[in-house]
Amino acid sequence: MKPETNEKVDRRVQRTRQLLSGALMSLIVEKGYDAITVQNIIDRANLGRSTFYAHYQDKEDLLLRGMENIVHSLIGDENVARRDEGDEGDEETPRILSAVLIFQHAKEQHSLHKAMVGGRGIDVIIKTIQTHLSQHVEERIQELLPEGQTPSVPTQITANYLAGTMLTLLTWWLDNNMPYSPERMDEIFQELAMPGVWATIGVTP
Amino acid sequence: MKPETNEKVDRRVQRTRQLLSGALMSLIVEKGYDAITVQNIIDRANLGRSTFYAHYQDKEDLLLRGMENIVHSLIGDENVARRDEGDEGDEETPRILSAVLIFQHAKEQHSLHKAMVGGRGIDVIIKTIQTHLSQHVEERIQELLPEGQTPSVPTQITANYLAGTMLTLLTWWLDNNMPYSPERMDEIFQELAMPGVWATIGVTP
Amino acid sequence: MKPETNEKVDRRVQRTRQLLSGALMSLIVEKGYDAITVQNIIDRANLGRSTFYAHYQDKEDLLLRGMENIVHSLIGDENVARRDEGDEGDEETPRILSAVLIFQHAKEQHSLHKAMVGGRGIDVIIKTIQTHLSQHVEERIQELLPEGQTPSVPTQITANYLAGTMLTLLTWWLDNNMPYSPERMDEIFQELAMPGVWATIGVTP
Amino acid sequence: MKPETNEKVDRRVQRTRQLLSGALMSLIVEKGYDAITVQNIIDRANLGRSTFYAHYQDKEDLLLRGMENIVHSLIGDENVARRDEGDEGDEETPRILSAVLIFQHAKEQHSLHKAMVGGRGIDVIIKTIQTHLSQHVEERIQELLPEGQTPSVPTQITANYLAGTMLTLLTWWLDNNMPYSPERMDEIFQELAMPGVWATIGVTP
DNA sequence: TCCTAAGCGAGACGGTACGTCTTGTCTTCCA
DNA sequence: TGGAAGACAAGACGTACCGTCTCGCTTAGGA
Repeated sequence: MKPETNEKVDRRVQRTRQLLSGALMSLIVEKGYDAITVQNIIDRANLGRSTFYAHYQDKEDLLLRGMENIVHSLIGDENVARRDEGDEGDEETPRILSAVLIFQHAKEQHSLHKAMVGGRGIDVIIKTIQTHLSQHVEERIQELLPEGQTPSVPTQITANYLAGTMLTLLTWWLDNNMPYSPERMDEIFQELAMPGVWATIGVTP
Repeated sequence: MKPETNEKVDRRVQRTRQLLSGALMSLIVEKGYDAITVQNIIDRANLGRSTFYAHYQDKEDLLLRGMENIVHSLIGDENVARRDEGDEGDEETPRILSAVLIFQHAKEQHSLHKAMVGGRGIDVIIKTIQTHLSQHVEERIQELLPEGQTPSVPTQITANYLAGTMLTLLTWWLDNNMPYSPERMDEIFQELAMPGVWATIGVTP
Repeated sequence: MKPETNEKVDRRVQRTRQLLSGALMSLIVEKGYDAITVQNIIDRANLGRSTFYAHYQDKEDLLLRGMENIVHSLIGDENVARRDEGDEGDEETPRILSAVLIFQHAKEQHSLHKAMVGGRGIDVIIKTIQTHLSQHVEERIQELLPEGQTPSVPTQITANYLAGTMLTLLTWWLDNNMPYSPERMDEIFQELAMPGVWATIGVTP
Repeated sequence: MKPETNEKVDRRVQRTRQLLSGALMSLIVEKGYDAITVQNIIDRANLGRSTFYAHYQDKEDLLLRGMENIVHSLIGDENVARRDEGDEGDEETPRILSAVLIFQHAKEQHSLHKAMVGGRGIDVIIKTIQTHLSQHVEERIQELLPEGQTPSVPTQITANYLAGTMLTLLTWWLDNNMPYSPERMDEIFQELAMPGVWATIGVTP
C-alpha cells in the first residue's frame, strides 16, 4: 500500500471517529452517559454498528479516547498551575495549583462538565482527571520543596489531597449552578486547601 | 391491621431482606457491584425472583437501603467527630471530623470498603456517604462557630470540602493497601485539611 | 363428625363457591376467559387467595364445576329433544334434536354464551357440551332405530355429526349477532342436518 | 434497499424462520401447543431469544404464519373439491367438498393433525381452518347454484355448516384412531351432510 | 363457658415465562 | 478495503401469574 493511499483513508478514519465522539458528547449533555446506548451513538453519527466496533471496543473506550483531548486541554501544562507568564518579579504567592483556569473552562462548557463531573457524573472521567491532576501536582510540589527537605506528609498524599479537593469544589460548584465566579472559587480553594500544604512542606508562601 | 398481628410476618420479611442484603454484600466483595446480576443475588440468597422485586425496585435500591445501616454506623453520631468521651478537661483540640474511627472501620472490613469506595468504586455509595458526611460536618461547624461570626468561606463549601477530603484520603489509602495506621491517617487529615478551616472560621484550635 | 354439625359450615362453603363462580361468570362476560387471572376472581369475590385454592384446583376447575349446572340446564333431558309434551297425537315429525330451546336459551343469556362458544370461545366448554350432546343424541337415535336394523353409518358418527352441527350453527349465530329467530335456526338445522340422518338410519320422518 | 441486495440475507432469514417453525411443529407433536414455551422453541431451533422476537410477535404468531402453508396445502384449490381430473364426461356427482384428500393428508401426518385438531386441539388453528374452508365452500356453492335461484337457507350458513361438519368428522376420526379409511370417511361425509344441502339449494346431484 | 376445628383474609414466597433491551460478533453487499 | 446494514447469540431486565405456604382472626358447634 502506497503511503499516499493511506492519507485519504486516515482522513476518513479521522472523520468517522470525530463523528462518533461528537455524537457521544452531544448525547452525554442531553441524557447522561449511562442512558446512552451504542445504538444511540451510531444513529446520531449516522454510522453502522460494525463501524463503531471497528474503531472502539465499547462505549467507555470511545469516551476515554475522546476524553484525552479534553482532559489535556483541562489540566494540560498550558492551562493549569501556570503562574501568569506576565507575572512580574515579586510573585509573592507561588502557586501549586491554580484553580481559576479550571473553573473558567468549566463555566464555558458547563453543560458538558456538569454531565461529566456533577451529580452522578461519570466516575471513569473523574478518576482519570483525578489521576492526571494528582501527578501534575506532585511534580509541582517536588519543584517547590527546598532541597533535602522531607515534608511531614508524604508528597503523594498531599498531591492526591489537592487534586481531590479541586474536584470536590468543582463538583459542588457545578451542582449548585456556579453561584460564585471562577476567581472567587480559586480564592476559596487557596484559602481552604493550601494552608495545610504550606505547613507540611515547610514553605511559607 | 394491628401492628402486633404482623410480628411473625415482619420477622420473615426482615430475614428475607437480610438474606438479600447479605448476598449482595458478599457478591460485591467477590466480583464487584457492576458484574452482579439480580439472578446472582437471589441464587446466593436462595430466594425467588419475584421475592426480590417485592422488596426492592432494583439492584441499586437494595444497595442503598442496605447501605443505610452501614453509612449510619460509619458516620452516625456515635462514631464520628466524637471527642473521646474520656477526654475531659483539657481538650485543647476541638474536632470537627475525627477520621480515625472511619479508617478503623474501613480497615476491619477493608475488602468491602475497597469494593465500595476504592478503585472504581460504586459512585452511588460515594455520593451518599459524601452527602451524609457533609451534612454532619456542617452541623459541627455551626456549633463551633463563635456567636454572630460569619466565616470567610460559606459553611456549606467548607463542609463539602472536609467530607470530600475525607473520602479522597480514604480512597487513596484503600487503593494503596493501607500503608499507614488509621491513627496516622487521622493525623495527616488534621494536618492537611484543618488549618485552612480554622483560618476561614476564625477559630484557633 | 356428625353430618348435622357441618350444616352451617356447608352453607358458608356454598356461599363461598357461589361467590367464586359468580365472579368468574361476570368476568368472562367482561373480558373473556383467557384474560382472567385468579387474582381477578378473588378480588371480585372479595376472598383470599388461599380460599380459592381450598375449593378449586385452578381456574379451569372452577369453570368446569360451575359449568355443570349450566350445561345440564342447557342440554339436560328436560330441555332438549323433548317433543313438546302437549304435542297431540299426530306428531308426524319425530325429533332427534330440537335446536329451538338451545337457541332460545342462548338468546336469553347471549353475552355469556357468546363469551363461551362464540369467537375464540372456551374450548373446554365446547368440548364438554359436544360430548354430552353427542351422548344424548346417540340414545335418541337408538330409540328411533327400527328393531334389528343397522344404519349405513355408525350411530356414534351420526350422533357426533349432529352435535357438531348444532354447535357450529350456534357459534355462527352468536358470532353474527343472532340475525334469525331461534325458531328459524331450528328450521335451518332440521333442513340441513336431518335429511342425511333419516336416509342413513332408514327412517322416513 | 434494492431487492437483489438482500438475496443472501433473505435466504438466511428464510432459514431462521424455517428453523423456528420446524421446532414449533415438532414440539407440538411432542408435548402439545400449550405446554410449549418460547424458550423451548429457541432451544430446539438453536437460536437466540431476540431472534425469535425479531421475526414473530409471540408463539401464536409463529403458529399462524407457519400454518398458512399447511392450511393452504390442505384446503388450497389444488387439493380440495377437485373433481377427479380423469373423471370425464359423465360426472354425475358434482362435489362441493371432497373430504377424501383432507382425510388422506391427516392420515399421513396424523400425529401433527391430532395435536392440532384432535382432543383439546389448538382452537386458533381450528378457527382458522374453519374460516378458510367455509369461504372456499361458499364459492363452490355459488358456482353450482342455478342462475337466479335463491336457496332456502342462506349460503353462508350452508358453507359454515359444511366446513363445521368436515372438522367435526375429522376430529372424531383422529380421536378414535382413524378406524375407517379416508375414502370411507368421505362417503360418510357425503351421505350425512350433503342431502340437506342439495335440498336447500334445489339441485339434484 | 370455654375449646376446638374449620373457613377464611392476607400476603410472603419460589418458580417460571414473558416480551424488551442491549451488547458484541458476524456476514454480506456497496462504493 | 472501509463503511452501511442488519441478522444473530447471549443473557439480564422488570413484570405477571401461578400454586403453596404460614399466619392469625373469626365463628359455631360440642365439651
